[in-house]
Amino acid sequence: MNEEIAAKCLAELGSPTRLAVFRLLVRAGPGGMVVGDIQRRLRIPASTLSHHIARLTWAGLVERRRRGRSLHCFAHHPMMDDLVHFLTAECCAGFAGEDTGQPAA
Amino acid sequence: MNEEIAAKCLAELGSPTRLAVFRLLVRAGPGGMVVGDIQRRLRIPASTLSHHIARLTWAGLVERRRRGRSLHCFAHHPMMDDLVHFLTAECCAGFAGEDTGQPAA
DNA sequence: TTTTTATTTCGATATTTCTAGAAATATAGT
DNA sequence: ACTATATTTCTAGAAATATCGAAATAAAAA
Repeated sequence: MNEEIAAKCLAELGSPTRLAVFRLLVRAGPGGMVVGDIQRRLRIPASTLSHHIARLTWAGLVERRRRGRSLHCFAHHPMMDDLVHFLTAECCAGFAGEDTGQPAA
Repeated sequence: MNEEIAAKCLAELGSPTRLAVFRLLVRAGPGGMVVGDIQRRLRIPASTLSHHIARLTWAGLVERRRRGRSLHCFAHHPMMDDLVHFLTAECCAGFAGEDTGQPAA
């Protein structure tokens, strides 16, 4: 994870709608969620939702797998873990290689 | 930290320029950095930089304090810590968020 | 008080993003 | 083949954002 990829992920998660979608998928666990279920849950038009899911997928935060007529979506945890690691390691108080006088979390 | 505030922070950090500014400030530590120093470091026009710093400040991620003619900028760590905590607690694999009545996995 | 330095605000343009309806595509069922 | 379901792609207008030069503001120095 470098700054460029981190910025991409942060930007995609920075949309309230997309953050809500991603949280839904995290909560859904390994079973994921079908696009239609997400749509009924969040009450947004299919085309709008498709747009947002496509962006999350493009950023590597979500995976899609077709099963029959439905598309199952999953949170792609490795990417999120890398992002959190990047933020913790390089954007927090206990920044590695810097003595801030504060205890590193 | 709720979803709305998290999305705001994520969106602001999602700009490559702003993420670079924020990382510079984190690295600068408690002494912070003067706007002019950031400008010389990142090589972007003053008005553009001012715009981005204003947005980071608006999101609560950066603090500004005037000292003489210069404005000193600091990373506001509590906000970033809250954001990382939010992501870890509610957007990662080991989700342990609030009870929504839905099975978590 | 005039000048110099530091930064912001204004204004204008270019670009991106959001939103959602309509049409298209993919798959399954009859 | 036809119909129904699930989702995407196309399209376009509205809103937000990025960029940066020029002018304005704030504070110190001369």
